[in-house]
Amino acid sequence: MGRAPCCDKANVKKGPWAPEEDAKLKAYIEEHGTGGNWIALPQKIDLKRCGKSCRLRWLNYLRPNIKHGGFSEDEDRIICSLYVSIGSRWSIIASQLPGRTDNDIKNYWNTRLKKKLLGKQRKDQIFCEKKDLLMKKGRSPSEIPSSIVVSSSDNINNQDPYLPELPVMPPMPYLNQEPRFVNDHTSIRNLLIKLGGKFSSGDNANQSINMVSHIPIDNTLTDVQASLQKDHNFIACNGHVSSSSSSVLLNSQYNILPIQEGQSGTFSSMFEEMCYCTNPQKLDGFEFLYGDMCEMNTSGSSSVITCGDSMEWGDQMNSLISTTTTSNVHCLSNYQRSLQQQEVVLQDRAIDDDINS
DNA sequence: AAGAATGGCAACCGCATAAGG
DNA sequence: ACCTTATGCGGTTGCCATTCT
Repeated sequence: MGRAPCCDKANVKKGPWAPEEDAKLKAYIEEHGTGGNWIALPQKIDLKRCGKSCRLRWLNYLRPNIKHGGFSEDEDRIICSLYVSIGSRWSIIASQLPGRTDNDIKNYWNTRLKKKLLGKQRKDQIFCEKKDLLMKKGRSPSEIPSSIVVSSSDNINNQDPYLPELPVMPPMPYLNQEPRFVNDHTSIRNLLIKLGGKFSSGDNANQSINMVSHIPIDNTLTDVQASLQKDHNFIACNGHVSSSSSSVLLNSQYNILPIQEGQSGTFSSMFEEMCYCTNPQKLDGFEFLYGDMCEMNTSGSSSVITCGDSMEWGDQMNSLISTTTTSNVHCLSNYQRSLQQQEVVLQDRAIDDDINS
């Protein structure tokens, strides 16, 4: 029964690849292709490597047009933007960056990009501490330099390089179409199952149906577009955003920002909307985005998120909404703080002097 | 100058899912 | 239908180079 073992584990070489091994593998694949069978490949070229290892070596290093290092600001922005939207789905992110591998992007993110953002976070925290200190010294908010209290709408045109650009593309064709799944519970069930949710009867199921009824699906979307559309429609399906045909803008291939019909779709309006309609919930992997200023009063929020082991589908959906939206909120918050930070630099010395006095 | 600490990257590991037998 | 392997993916590890003390 079953297939033959993939390789003799005891007889395969591990560790760094020698130039001869690279040459063998490259020459063979360039001439014959992989043949769709990585496991058989090393034997064909007399390589003492596991097929899995060959595949990795080819994909991450030997494949033509692979770029190593030297990430541009644009690439940074794309990576951050997508990470905020879809998390650590490196293969999807890599698919939007020609010549980059998921492994490369993952390494770049973990070793540099995250730290880059952490640096920003740290600077912001120092600034907040100074501000708090001033407040504790009896200064009223109105006495604090105006640049510290910056309206988000004042800074819409200043772009943080690590956050999504404002949408400039026209809406995608599918955005105004009517949802296809309204009143089709079988389709809804199948979709829910496809999306990986546990489907249950009762209130949760009804909730799911109500939510999914807002989700237009377009088969022509690329994987990443579908993924992003899915995520952001989930945001839009939050009860606070009640428009039945909420919109998502896909800027070129990657920048994504949810907007609603009848709204200008400005960064600030979206930000405020999200601030007041979500329940901030810290998200694994996003700790670096959190700061004191990001903590929001959510007493007015109607959604109470509980994430336990026995989450039902409705809970999972709520969690997903909360998670995705919150990550955007935190990111936007960080974005705003970054803008504030730029403006505050010139006032920094004055504040220091103030504190010292 | 030498040892320790840190950073960057390639490769491996383990899991989930698809698919062969 | 079930068992087992293949594949793809994200997380983690280990090595080497560089920087710091």
